[in-house]
Amino acid sequence: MTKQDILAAFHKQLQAGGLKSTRQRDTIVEIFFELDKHISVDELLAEARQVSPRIGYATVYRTLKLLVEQGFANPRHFGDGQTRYDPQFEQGQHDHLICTDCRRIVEFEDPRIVSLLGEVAGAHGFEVTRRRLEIYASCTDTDCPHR
Amino acid sequence: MTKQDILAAFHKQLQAGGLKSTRQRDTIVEIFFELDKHISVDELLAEARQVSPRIGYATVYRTLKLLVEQGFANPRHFGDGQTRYDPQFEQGQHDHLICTDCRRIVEFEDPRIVSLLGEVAGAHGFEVTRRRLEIYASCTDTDCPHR
DNA sequence: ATCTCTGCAAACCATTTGCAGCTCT
DNA sequence: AGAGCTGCAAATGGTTTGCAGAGAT
Repeated sequence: MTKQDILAAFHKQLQAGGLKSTRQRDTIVEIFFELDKHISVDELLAEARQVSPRIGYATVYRTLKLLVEQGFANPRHFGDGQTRYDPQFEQGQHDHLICTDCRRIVEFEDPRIVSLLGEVAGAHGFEVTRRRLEIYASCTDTDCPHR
Repeated sequence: MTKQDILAAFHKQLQAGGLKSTRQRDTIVEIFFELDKHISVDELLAEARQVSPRIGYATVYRTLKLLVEQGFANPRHFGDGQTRYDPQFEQGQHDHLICTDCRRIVEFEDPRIVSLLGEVAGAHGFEVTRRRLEIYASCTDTDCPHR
């Protein structure tokens, strides 16, 4: 799915729920998928205000809530007190490696994880809906402050 | 490690850091390891007050912070707005299955997960410190409100 | 025209902090 | 005695909500 497809799907979902498309929502959604990173509300608001200076926090929060409900965004807590969101382009989920020293975040995806988790959940009588897997680790970057 | 061992280790760690053992801290720590579940601050405070009615929120928060720093407790966010903590009896980590319908939380441990994650992290140049794995799924309990 | 949205400010709520007095070593 | 700790209440900070006016269908 491209950004355009997502915007269209987002509009469709809004309509299906009797909700409305607005300039602010579109601005926020476009920026969210353009930046495509683990963004905080503050960061997203700052970017959105470069397009529409009068956008407020509430609108960003409300729009992100819609995106999460519709499955286009995932909220994450990486331990720095604020919620971060990352876009969901496809149905496949990715996981995260977070460097405990430099806080760098790396996304990865490995099909073996999906199948192993499905198996483990099944053994406990569960059917997987979604997962949250974060591996906290020290990276080997030469510019990581740890080394 | 038994609860007694942990209390002793906790005292030792306190001493090492020039901190003090107090009745309140002991009360909180004992209850925390006795209940042994994913407890919220409110729940822990309520229990602690049955022993020492004048214990305040701040003391519970401060004690949990100590436990987390010392590796005896892990903070978790399961999506209901508050932080929950679970005790760390051993060095082995467990993971969680959370029913998206009835919110039941099941702990599990599977050595295959540890080795797979170690391998995946290594492939990206990371060395695992700890992980957070939550599988959101629907359970097959007959009393789960979903069915 | 109607019903939803927006922006603002106030409200909320979990968590943290300042302080005076108390407790541990 | 001296340093850290407690309980209280106030402060903080991220997130949510009420409301009057603006915008979408």
